[in-house]
Amino acid sequence: MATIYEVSNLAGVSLATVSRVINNNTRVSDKTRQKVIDAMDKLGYRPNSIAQSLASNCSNSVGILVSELNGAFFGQMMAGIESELRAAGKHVIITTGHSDEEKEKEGIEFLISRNCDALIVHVEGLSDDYLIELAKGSTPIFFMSRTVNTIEKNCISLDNELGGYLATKTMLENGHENIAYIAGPQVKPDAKARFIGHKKALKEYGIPFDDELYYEGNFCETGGNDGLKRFLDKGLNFTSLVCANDEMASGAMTYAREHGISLPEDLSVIGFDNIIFSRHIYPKLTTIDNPVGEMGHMAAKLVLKNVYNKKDITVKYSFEPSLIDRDSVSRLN
Amino acid sequence: MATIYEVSNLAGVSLATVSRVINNNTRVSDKTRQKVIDAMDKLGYRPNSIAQSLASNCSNSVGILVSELNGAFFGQMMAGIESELRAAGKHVIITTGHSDEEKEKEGIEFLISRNCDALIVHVEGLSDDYLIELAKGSTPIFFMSRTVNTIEKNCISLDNELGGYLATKTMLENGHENIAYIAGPQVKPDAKARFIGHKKALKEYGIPFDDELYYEGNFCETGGNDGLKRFLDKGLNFTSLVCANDEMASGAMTYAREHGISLPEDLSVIGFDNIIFSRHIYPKLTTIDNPVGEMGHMAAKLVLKNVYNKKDITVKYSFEPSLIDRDSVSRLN
DNA sequence: TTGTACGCGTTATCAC
DNA sequence: GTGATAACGCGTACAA
Repeated sequence: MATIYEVSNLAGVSLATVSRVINNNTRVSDKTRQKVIDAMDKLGYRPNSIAQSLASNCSNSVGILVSELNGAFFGQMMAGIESELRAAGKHVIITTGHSDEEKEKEGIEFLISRNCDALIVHVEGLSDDYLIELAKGSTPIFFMSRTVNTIEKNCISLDNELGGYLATKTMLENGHENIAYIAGPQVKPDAKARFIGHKKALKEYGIPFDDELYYEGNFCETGGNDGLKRFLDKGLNFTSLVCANDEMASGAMTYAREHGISLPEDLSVIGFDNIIFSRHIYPKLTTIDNPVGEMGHMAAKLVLKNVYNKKDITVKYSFEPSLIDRDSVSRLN
Repeated sequence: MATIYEVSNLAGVSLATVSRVINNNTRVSDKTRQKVIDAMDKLGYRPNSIAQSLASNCSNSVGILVSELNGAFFGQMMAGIESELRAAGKHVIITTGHSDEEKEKEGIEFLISRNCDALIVHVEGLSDDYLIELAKGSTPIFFMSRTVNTIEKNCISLDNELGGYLATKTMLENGHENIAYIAGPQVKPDAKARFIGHKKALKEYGIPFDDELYYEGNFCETGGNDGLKRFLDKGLNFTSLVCANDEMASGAMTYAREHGISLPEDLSVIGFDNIIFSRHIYPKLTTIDNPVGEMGHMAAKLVLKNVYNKKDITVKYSFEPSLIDRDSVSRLN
């Protein structure tokens, strides 16, 4: 691979001049510039980005930490981040934390030691205190789907409480009063906020919260399955089911169908996140849209603005969920 | 951030010695080693991976090119690659090609210019000839889900023809003789091979291929939708539908249901790939498993073995699909 | 506008 | 076993 040195030789100019045309910061006469470009072409020269990084102390890479590489939710998030960054000539280094505190910590260490210029992470196991410490470090770090007090400017978040409220309100507006709820793990802030929204809607409509109609699931298909089974086994009376995410809604729907419950006639179901397959399942799932792709874009813009000093970028830290009305909720008369 | 120089100073040894304990290749006396380690601890020293890369001419990163970051198929693939590589202390730089020739080319250029030690790519737009040229370059490159003549050792592939054969054979064994087929874009080698497998199974059972019962889809939900519509509008007689991937199967199933066709009684459907949501849709989709996660692992192992000189790795270039028997195919009497 | 010279933080090749 | 010292390829004051 040709180096800047060989280019300078062939073009008959100095190293510095070649460097100048590569980065075109300083003015170079058109004539010399052309000579350099010709030489670069002839040699098939490509800048060594490693050397550039060392000399400029900027790796042009941003580290991403997600819980899983597969999974529709993270897929949309990564796609949003990558497309925005790629367009700016930056690249992403992606690693996983599997929602586990230790692995998340390790992943972040890994990314920092790789000299990323910034980090965009989605962590679920790490405590707020730890994140605050992290934010004090020399590597700028931004948190997806999370708000941490005192470092709000490093956070991109969804108004999960509003989402939870909207989901349950949808049921209420359709005449449902006996509403079962399958929550996400309450150690996760998202899950907690959604649940709060649920109770808020209930209260607004004057329906008391019934502990019997509550189940804490795991955000996976099995959680929906187990939750509905629990409600059914207890012989409870309910006409609708609100799930804290789409996976659990899908699990519950499968379980319902296997037990002779027709959807949505006998049971209305609503999910949360609007992940890709929610429109594939039957009946098409009514759910709450989580604009995670858009949030990914914004996280990337935040990095562009704060770390790479791009101007003219308007940022936004909080996003709002919205109802996606499909076929899984029926009107009760 | 402390450098190796400060460590050597504090420990009272030379730069070279510090470097030695970092990489522990050469023998260092326990006493000096301890001095160095103490100094590193005290300074909170972390090796600068950029500088290491420049000096050693090895970036410890491998570039990945996938068509999309979202999408279950690529999710599984990336997860397989990343976990294998991460365990070996390597990291992945991921970018996208969107199945477009130009973008794929650009993505690969991007990755190469980032000094990746190797590339693992899943390309659909680039020609075999181009890939052969690429393989001659100085950056080792491996191709996922593709076999290219003369560079078979750079390819990890699935026996798509076998998969296509299995899918159709499943229908035949269940007594179906009028089988409609929705193919993938025939410019894609995978889609082509699956179709060949389909015809092979037909031939084996003495059923002539009927051009009327063939539709070339786009590998997306809409392809399944449009294909089934076409068959139905023509008033054709068929009891089963083989789709070249799960997305199209899902689209077709949705369309069928919307038109009063009960599944699987009136129409049996089989997909291909066994992507996550195939077990979420109703009825649970019978499909052909595409072990893409495993293939990702193997691609990473290939890199580990060939590029990072890890021994004791047994490689395998070709993978076999298998039938996942669920509920979308009914037995015809 | 252009060239010189040094620095970025390591690894690697010699000597000792 | 350990220490100088030269690469690695490029950015950038500073000088010309």
